[in-house]
Amino acid sequence: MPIQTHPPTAEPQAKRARRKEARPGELLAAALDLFVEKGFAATRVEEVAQRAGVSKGTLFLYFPSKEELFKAVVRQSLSARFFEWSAEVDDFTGSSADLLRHGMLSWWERVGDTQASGMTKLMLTEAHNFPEMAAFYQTEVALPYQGLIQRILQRGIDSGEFAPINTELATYSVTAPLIFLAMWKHSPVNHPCAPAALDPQAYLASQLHILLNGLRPRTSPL
Amino acid sequence: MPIQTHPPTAEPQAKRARRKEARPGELLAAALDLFVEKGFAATRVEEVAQRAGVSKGTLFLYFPSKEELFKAVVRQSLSARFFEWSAEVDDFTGSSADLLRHGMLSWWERVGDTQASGMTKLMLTEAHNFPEMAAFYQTEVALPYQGLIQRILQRGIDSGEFAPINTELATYSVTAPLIFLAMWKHSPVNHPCAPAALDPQAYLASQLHILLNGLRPRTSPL
Amino acid sequence: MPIQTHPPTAEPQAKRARRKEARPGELLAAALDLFVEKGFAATRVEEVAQRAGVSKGTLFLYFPSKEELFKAVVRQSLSARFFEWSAEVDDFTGSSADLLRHGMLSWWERVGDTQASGMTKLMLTEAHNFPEMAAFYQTEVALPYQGLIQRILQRGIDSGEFAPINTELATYSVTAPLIFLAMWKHSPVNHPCAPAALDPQAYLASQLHILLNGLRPRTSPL
Amino acid sequence: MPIQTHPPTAEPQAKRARRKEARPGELLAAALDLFVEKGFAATRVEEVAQRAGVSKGTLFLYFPSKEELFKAVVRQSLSARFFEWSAEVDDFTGSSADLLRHGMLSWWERVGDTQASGMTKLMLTEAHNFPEMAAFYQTEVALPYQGLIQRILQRGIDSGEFAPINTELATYSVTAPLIFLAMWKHSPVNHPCAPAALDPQAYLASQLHILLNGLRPRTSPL
DNA sequence: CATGAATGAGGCTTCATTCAT
DNA sequence: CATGAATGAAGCCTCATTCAT
Repeated sequence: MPIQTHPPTAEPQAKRARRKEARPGELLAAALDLFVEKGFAATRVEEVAQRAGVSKGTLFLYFPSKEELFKAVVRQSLSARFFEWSAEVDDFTGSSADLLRHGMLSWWERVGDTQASGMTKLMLTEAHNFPEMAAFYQTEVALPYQGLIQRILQRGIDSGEFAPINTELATYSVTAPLIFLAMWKHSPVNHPCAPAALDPQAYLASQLHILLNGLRPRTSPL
Repeated sequence: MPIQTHPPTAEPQAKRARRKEARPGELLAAALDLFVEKGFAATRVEEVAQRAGVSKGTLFLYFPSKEELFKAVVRQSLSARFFEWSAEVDDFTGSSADLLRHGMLSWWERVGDTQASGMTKLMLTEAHNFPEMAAFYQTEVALPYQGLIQRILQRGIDSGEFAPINTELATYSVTAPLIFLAMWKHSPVNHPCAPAALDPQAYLASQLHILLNGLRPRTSPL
Repeated sequence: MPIQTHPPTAEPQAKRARRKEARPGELLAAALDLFVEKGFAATRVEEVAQRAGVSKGTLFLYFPSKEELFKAVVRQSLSARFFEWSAEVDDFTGSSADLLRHGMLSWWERVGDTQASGMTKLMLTEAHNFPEMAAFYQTEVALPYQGLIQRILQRGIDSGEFAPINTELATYSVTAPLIFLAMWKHSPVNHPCAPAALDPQAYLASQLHILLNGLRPRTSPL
Repeated sequence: MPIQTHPPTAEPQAKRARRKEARPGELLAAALDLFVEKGFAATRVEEVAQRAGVSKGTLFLYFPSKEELFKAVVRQSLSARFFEWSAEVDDFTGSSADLLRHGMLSWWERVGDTQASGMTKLMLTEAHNFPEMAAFYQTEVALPYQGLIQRILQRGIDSGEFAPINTELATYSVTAPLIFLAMWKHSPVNHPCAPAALDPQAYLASQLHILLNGLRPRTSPL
């Protein structure tokens, strides 16, 4: 039995229903674009609604306030990815160095090179004006990711691949280049008019090189 | 007999006059703090005035608009340093590698590790919402500094210390770590509550190492 | 059976929509009254809104700024009449003297003896403080009307009714009494408390008499 | 004995003294110019002070408020002339028609063709925003002048030169052209860029002609 | 559910007036 | 007396949020 058995006659009703279900997603997509482009404060809710093809009032049916809309965008674009990653880490069978490399490179592909990384940048630049938002980000995004990275590092330490460093501190060495790339990608320095600046992949590779070098256990007594 | 163990005898008469001279500086300091803390849009001029200990109206006696106040802060905290640096570059007698190292490390001391670097961060995050401000920053800050770095690189190329690379592109390799530190220092990630994160000096040193390595002329065919 | 003895059945549903259509007109009416009464600078937008029965913010939904509101008032109260007049001039079949008389007298009825003439007065008294507004008035009101008067005068010259005078200069002889009446009507001199002053119709008639006398072609050499 | 016997040696002291005496006059002159040029509301007291060569604070030593400054300007530029005129009327020996002609023409010379007429215009355009100012003008300027004109008219009626009209009403026929000229002179219509518009002397002459014609006693029964 | 008209708190800026020097 | 730095009330305008339809 084919999917969509109903002829187009019933469609108007179905279409509306589908639209209704799609609304939050369309609003989130529009909001993501605009927040990244203009920042939280400079983005007007009416613009978001317009870009999503609905009226201002409708937006407030789905999100009780601009701030909640922002949180929802963070949740969708950053938190949601977390589970995917977590599973991949658990299932990974190669070396921990490869796992770390894979993690960082795929972060670039799935988040960094995406609108989503704009939200990372935004949290670093506007969050302190909205304390509740900052706390939310810490709980929903920063800490889970940090935990994930710690798990990777611990895996390497346990297997003897990495030196027995303080994993909490070391997470910053992992996230620093990622955060920097997020900032870089979404800063005016990186605009088309500027001369081709930084190759993110190459940058990541070099940072990885340094990082893995630093994580290597020192076999010599010194 | 020490000079000025007591305030000058003319003080009662000059109090107001001295205030007037001090005002712009006090306002600029207050504005710098608040802009860095909350961003341009989220900072209210009345707050700046209050923190400087004057009323809203007084601020406008010294700066014709919020935007001009911002520009003045940029000028004081970033442009002003430029001439100092430029002279140092001219007078430097050591190797170009040392000059580059000195430049980057002293940037950290004089700007990076200071409120001033908050303005660098701000320009990268809010500038596009205020086109005139972006243009101003480009002219008054970005381009002069880029030129200075190019001069250093060219100096190394001319002396055979550095490979004959494209100096315009290479400036980005120099500024990237600096910009990253500016961002890092002024992001919530780096708050007191967060576990001690990144040692800027060490980070800079490692970036410098990579950078200088990359700049070294390849003498062997391979 | 009379049309529309009762409001349309759709009324309950259309109430808001009808408001929306009515708003610009209500705001324009309120603005006209207040601008005429107090001048442009002394009229506060909130007052206009209040008199129109809406809040401050609502006014800005319909007019993007106080200045645009003013222009819209000028357009409605002065420019709009122009086309009416222009058509009447084209269709007039009587003598040019009658046409001129008709034009001036009907100006009094339709503009001069109306709030609209207050805008004429305002332009003569406040325009120079608002250069853009002055230019707008010149383009949208003064020049079209001047052109219309020139057409009337030329018509009379072509038919031999009027002497072949410089029509551009002569327009001032036509507009001067009208402007005077506009000023008169809207000056405190003319307030109810002042003893009944000037009969505008009589004034216009006497000015017309002089004017037509001056326009008559001199047939005798002397 | 010559006036100003004191040699220049005493001047520094005298100069300051003289300056002090001259201050109000200089401020009034500056205020007159600016009020006429820009209107009451649009004139800033600081500008007035600057043009008079003193500081803002000094102005308030001589005039307790902007409004009082305005009144003082009205008093000096309009009321002051009244006594001169009054005496001339009393001393005049010619015909009443000549007296009226003389009065109107010399008004043009001494007031109309002067900055002072700008104040007349101003009262007609801004007074109602400042009720106290309007009342002041009525008492100090309008009524005295009206009385003077009535005396002239009565003189003509008494001598049989003029018909026994209602002198109160007739004053308006006298003042109307004068007020119109005051408005005309200080309106943008009359700016250099506009084509040479109205010859005030000729306008006055023609209005006088009409006026005197209207005042002539009708000798024929009808 | 969806709409979009309406609201009003809040931000920037001006300027008459005060007052310490 | 004179100064001019400082004040703060008041005006224009924006925009998140509400609510009648």
